[in-house]
Amino acid sequence: MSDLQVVQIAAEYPITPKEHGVEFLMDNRHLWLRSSRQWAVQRVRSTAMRAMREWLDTHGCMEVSTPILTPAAAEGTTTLFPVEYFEQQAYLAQTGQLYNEANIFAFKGVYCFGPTFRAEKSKTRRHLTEFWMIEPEMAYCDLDQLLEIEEQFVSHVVQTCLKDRAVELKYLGRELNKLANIMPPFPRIRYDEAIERIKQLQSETADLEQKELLNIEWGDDFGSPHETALTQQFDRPVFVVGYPTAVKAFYMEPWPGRPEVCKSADLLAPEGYGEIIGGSERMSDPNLLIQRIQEHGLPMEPYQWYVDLRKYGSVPHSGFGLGVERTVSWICGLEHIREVSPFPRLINRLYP
RNA sequence: UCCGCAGUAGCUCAAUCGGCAGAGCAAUCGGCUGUUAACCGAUGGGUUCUAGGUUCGAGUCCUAGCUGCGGAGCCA
Repeated sequence: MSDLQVVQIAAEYPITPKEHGVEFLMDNRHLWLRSSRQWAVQRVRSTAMRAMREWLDTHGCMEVSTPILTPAAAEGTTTLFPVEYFEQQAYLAQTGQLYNEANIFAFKGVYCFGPTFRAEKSKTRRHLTEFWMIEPEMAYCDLDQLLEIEEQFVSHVVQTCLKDRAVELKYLGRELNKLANIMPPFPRIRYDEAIERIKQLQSETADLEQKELLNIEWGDDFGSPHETALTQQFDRPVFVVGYPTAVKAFYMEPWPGRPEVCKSADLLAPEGYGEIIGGSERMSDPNLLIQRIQEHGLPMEPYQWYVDLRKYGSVPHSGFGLGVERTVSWICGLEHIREVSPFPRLINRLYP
């Protein structure tokens, strides 16, 4: 050091080297962000986001922005934030997927990357009401090809963080060897098989509470305890393929010869971090699409343009959405997703 | 919405069976000091989340509510 100049005499700093409670730290998020842990997490987040764009930009996808103010929901209307839009009702977007399905017919491979909003009253370590999602969508891509893209994409993101942010990850106490494992291929198990595995685990456990939590029948969607139990069997993310049509969104292609199952795949992160990707091959038949929209009790008018996509020249296509905060939370080995967002929005948290 | 836990000084917490509400850190003042979460002494600091109730007496027990935390459901 050769020179010292006082820029400002700071007031008493609220955050001391002592332990603090969650509520206090969150109230002081604007200052908490300066501390080493938070600094490290944001650096990893930034690198992860860069790596996501990097991989897609060099693998046939271009970034296209999709709207945040939208007239209708993609997946039901219960979890949307309504906003006044002059004389109309609008909603904050919870996905850009439907718009990306329009984009691929102009650009072949696209992705959107931005905040999404879900008014779910979830109070868990895996949920935010505002989170960032990257959603690639590819023409001439079936489910098998989609899974290959996903495993390469996720591996690239993890390996880039490991290479460029080793100092930060070490500071966070992350076990780097667990991240080094994250390379393709990822195991693929069918939904039917996953149910069998969970039932097996349920019969093996002596813990009565756990036994109760693992209760499941074919046709049920997985809860968090199921995902955690299932992923503990693997050292890398695992694909669960072919969910029941009834528990998934309306736009997924039926499984050939098995209409009760759809060509969907979720990617579950290891170590209990849960679902980081939801993806599927999209439905191609316009008549079946109309039928599904009606079955889901959705109004027809807002989806007219979406049905049009199948009428005026369509090809097999697939896409997925990856939750940035969940992924970074897993990479950093954090206990709670709220530290991944610089200014997290939670069910009871809108400040600062 | 449901289940569980918690709410005491600016922060983190203690208070035995229901019996005078305390400590550390921070602050203020003084001292000491090549420190790096410094040290020594002194001082100030409280609607014990709110509203009721039980009791001679409630931080402590009961009822309702509020807020937060953890989890479930829902989802990325």
